[in-house]
Amino acid sequence: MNQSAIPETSAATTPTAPYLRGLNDQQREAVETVDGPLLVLAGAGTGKTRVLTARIAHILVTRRAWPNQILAVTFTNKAAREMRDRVSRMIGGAAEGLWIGTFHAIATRMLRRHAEVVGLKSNFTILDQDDQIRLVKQIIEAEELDDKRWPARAVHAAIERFKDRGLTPDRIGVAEAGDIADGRIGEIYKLYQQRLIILNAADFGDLLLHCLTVFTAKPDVLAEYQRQFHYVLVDEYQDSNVSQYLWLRLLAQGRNNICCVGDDDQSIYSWRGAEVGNILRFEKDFDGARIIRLEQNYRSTQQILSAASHMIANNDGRLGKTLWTEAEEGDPLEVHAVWDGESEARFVGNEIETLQRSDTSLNEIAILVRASFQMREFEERLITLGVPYRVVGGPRFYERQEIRDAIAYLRVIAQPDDDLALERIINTPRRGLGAATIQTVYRHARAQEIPLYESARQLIETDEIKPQARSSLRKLIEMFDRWRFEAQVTDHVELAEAVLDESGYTGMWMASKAPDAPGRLENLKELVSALGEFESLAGFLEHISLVIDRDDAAAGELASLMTLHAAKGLEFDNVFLPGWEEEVFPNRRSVDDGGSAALEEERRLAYVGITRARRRVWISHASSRRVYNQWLACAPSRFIDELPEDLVEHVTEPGLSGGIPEPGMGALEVTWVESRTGRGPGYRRMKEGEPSAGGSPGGGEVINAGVIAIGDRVFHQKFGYGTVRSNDGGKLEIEFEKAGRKKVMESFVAPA
DNA sequence: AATCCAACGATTTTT
DNA sequence: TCGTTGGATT
Repeated sequence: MNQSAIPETSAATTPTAPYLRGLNDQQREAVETVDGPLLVLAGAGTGKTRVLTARIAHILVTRRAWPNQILAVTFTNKAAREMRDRVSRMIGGAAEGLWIGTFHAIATRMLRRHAEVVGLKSNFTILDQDDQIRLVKQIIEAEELDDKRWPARAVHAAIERFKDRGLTPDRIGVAEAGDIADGRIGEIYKLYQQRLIILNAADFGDLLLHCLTVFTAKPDVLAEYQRQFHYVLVDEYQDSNVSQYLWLRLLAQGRNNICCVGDDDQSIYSWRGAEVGNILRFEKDFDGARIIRLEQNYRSTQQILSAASHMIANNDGRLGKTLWTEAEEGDPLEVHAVWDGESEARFVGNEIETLQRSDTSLNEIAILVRASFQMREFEERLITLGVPYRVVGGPRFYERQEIRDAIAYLRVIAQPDDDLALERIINTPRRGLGAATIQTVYRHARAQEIPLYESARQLIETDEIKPQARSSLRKLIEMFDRWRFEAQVTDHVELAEAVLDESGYTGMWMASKAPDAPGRLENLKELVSALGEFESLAGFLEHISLVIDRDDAAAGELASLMTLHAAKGLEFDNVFLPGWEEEVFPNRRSVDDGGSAALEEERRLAYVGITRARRRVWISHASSRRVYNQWLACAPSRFIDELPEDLVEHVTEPGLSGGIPEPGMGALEVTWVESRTGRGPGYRRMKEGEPSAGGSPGGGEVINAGVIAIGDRVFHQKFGYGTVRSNDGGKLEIEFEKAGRKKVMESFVAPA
């Protein structure tokens, strides 16, 4: 990261290896403590990637191990790539044999070698999320489960969580099952696994779970890996789940040289099965473990760092760190109270324009939201202002419809048993094979216990299917037979082009008038060129679902818009954190079914958000927000209250609680209109503690407290006149004459 | 088989 | 409100 400013201290006395230069004492200790289990607790911005890479370099340079004796696992391909690049830059070239990759990629590599142990062939397909859910859906239908009550997504999620916890179907008892799928989740899970084996396919969880099965069933295989890997390194350990932990522990058991790097305060994926307990329990899990804390932060100003540390201290069950920095004090965090979402977007837009005028690069500006539905307003505003931006995250390349369709064709060629792939494209483009025909093919396949493809092949020799559909199906089967033959003699890139062309798939998009059709054709071209980077079709398919990245190729000056989750690991000079309101952030759904543990995770998310910033942070909260169709009054997030007052500057939009004008006066209306059109006097700043009218914008003080009673006729700036129906501690429910029934905060209405 | 409406539901998503 | 989805309609 940004450690160029670190003074070199220790280098003067002893000759220092280049990869050790510029490391602080703790970092250096973490690099040089290579034997035995080690947990590196690396706070935000403390240079953990640097430590990991230097450690690998150190092991190699000191000849403790050969490259292929080092296993380094990450969660993302990006992190793996970055680690590999940095190691090879440090030592030059020899990064070749290193086992650096994601948990899933490395597990896959192992599993392909021993696939037969779990009943798979080594060319098994890795299904993506979409295929997985479709498969679950088919099982739910076959089992006549109520798919309204138990949607495939939810059932699939439950199965995923079991897999995250290392639980195979036979381990699902009553306690684990609960009432999921009417208590039949164990059965469903089992059927799902059986289907996967028949399809010669695995889902993401299987990659690790099957590995565990292999290790248990074949101790000699495990022993071989244990002998091979002298050193094991793990990035982002706080995000590991139980099955990953079991996998690591087995692999590391041989030499017991395992180094996990992570930060319990940045654990934000528990809902995906990540187990914070893994990092909290490290010392118990690994005998004789050492813990080294990296506490010097090289990223943020003192004020940002202190504010974040102060807030995260509200969490229980932390390992605890004291981050410090030599950086300048910097500016206080700005907390802005705004009227509503639109006004918030306008405010952020204005600030970005101001930053631009002072020559701030757009690349150093990020807007981090809790949930993606918050993005729209910002996008609209940035477009209006003509500020170029990118949305980070979002649908990945291979998740796009056209890419998945194209890959499905290739999958059917490479693996005729891949029912899910055939099903996907059997009538895409339209070739007159409707539901009735497909049903027939299915029924036959089930009855004969054969794959769909084989079923189709048999049926075209019979009169089961109407003549038109039959000839259409015959053509398709013949095409696939031909492509499969050509696959053996022609180059796979050429083959792919021919397939897309001859199947009519490209033609379908060329004929399409949809506005995104040209883009999709572009994507198909990109897919074909990506194919060229692999040796063979099989090689491509083996990796496709694991390593095809999002296309964040977008170069140039762009502001970034993303979720807080997507922001982990990134940093920016200027960070906007909008939507800090109760219900939104902390997110209500999360807290509702996760309780205090979930609240703590939300707080960690807030911590991640603040610590992304190097120089400046703007937090904002709106007083009312339109959620779906209705206006909701919003209280400022409790996380705002948890920021130390002396590090925060509160700024209030005109017309907000800083000074509600006399009831019935036009003043509110005037300032509101001015601020709406953007020509207003600007935002009034008030430092907290300064004498000013009204209460603290962060505190959510109720201005009209006690003044309004049920049955009163009131006036609201946006909704007009109405009658108060109920009052829940300042939250009024009002029957408006024009706008209907709304919930608003008491402070926004005046007696009429 | 395609099209049209009503009903529904709507965090976060490394692989 | 908006986008998706499934049922009913033609």
